[in-house]
Formats: sequence, C-alpha cells, structure tokens
Amino acid sequence: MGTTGLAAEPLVAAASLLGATFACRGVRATIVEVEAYGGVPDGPWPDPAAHSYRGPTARNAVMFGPPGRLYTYRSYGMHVCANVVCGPAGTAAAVLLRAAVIETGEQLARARRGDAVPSQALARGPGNLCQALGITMADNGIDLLDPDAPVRLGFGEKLGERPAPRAGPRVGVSRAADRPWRLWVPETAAVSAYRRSPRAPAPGASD
DNA sequence: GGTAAGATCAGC
DNA sequence: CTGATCTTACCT
Repeated sequence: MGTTGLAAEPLVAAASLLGATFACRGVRATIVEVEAYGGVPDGPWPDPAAHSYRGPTARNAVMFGPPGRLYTYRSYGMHVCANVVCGPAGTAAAVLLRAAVIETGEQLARARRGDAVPSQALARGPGNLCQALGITMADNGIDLLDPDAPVRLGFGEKLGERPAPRAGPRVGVSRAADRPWRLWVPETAAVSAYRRSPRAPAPGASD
C-alpha cells in the first residue's frame, strides 16, 4: 500500500488511486474515476493533452515536482480541478480526479453544492468534486501525504475487494483524444459521463 | 498588447 | 445545445 504507486508511470499511478481516499475540510470520499496525464514531448510519457506538455510554467510548476502533491488548475474560468502529481521529481505527470463517492461529511458537501443535488452527483465531475470537498486554488502544491495537511490522500487496505477498473478515452481533450487513459470503477453511479471534445479529430485519427 | 481556446457545468 | 466566466499561452 503505501505510496510507491505514485512515483510510477501515470497509468499505474491512476490505477492505484481508484479506491483511495481523498479527505478535505470535513468531507472524506472514495475516488472512483481518474484520468492519467503525461508530460513533455521528449520525456518518458509524451502527452499533447497534458498541461505540462510545453514545459514548466508558473501554473504547472507543481507537476514537475515530487509525487504526492496536489496540482490545482482553474477550468473554463470558473471551476477548480484537482490532480495528484505522480512520476519521479523532475518528470511531469499527474492524475486528474474526476469523481468520488462521499463517505463522510455529506451534509457539508451538500451545503457547498446545493440541496437539490443527488448524493451520487455531489462529487461527480472534476469541478464538482473540488467544490464538494472545499478545494480551492490556494491548495495548489499541498503535500497530500502529510497527515497534517488540509487535503490528504489515504490508501485503503482492502485491495482485494476492488473490481477491475474500466478504461476509455479522456473526457474533453482535443489532442490524443483516443488514448485510453481514463479509468473508472464499473457500476458506479458517481462516475461522470463521457464527452469527446468538439475540437478533437474524428475518432481513430492519429494520436 | 490582443485574443482564442480550454482536463467544465447547468439550464433550456 | 448553449451560455457563463477568466486565466494562460501564443500570436501579431
């Protein structure tokens, strides 16, 4: 268990995060859907869809650091999305958290998301997940493995009970649109819907 | 200095 | 299907 999985390649790190626990500000949730992202063109995992593809910038700097840190970014000007940095320090890679099942603190999550939201939808979608857990851009760079951090990652012990994950193309990306780097726990209502980017080339085109 | 395109979401 | 809303990155 432990955390060795995070230093590995993105897809392996992503698989190890399914079933893991994400806790923040009174809410604890189990991760059920993730997406793996690689890095620069001449690195071990070239990924044109990754924010780190064009090299380090002020925004993506955290992804070039050690694994186990939180990388947050603002999406479409209004949502915050959360990633777990993976791969060794110096090599950018991350796993986007797309959906989770709220285990404790549902009342708090509901207060943040709204009373009308069904339980299974409270943390469905990367933006909604961050809102439900109270994650903001101020949390960028946090060490998720530090027991005293406001946002923490926990790896459960019941590895044997996990069903085999399903895999498919990542949601909303216009480049490398067919790469099956989205992983989710099957038969889970909290998993978000697949949407291909309108800008992506036709399915089956080159990667 | 200008601008278009997003790793999204909710409401018609 | 479309609008909201704003930062980043890339262009002139």
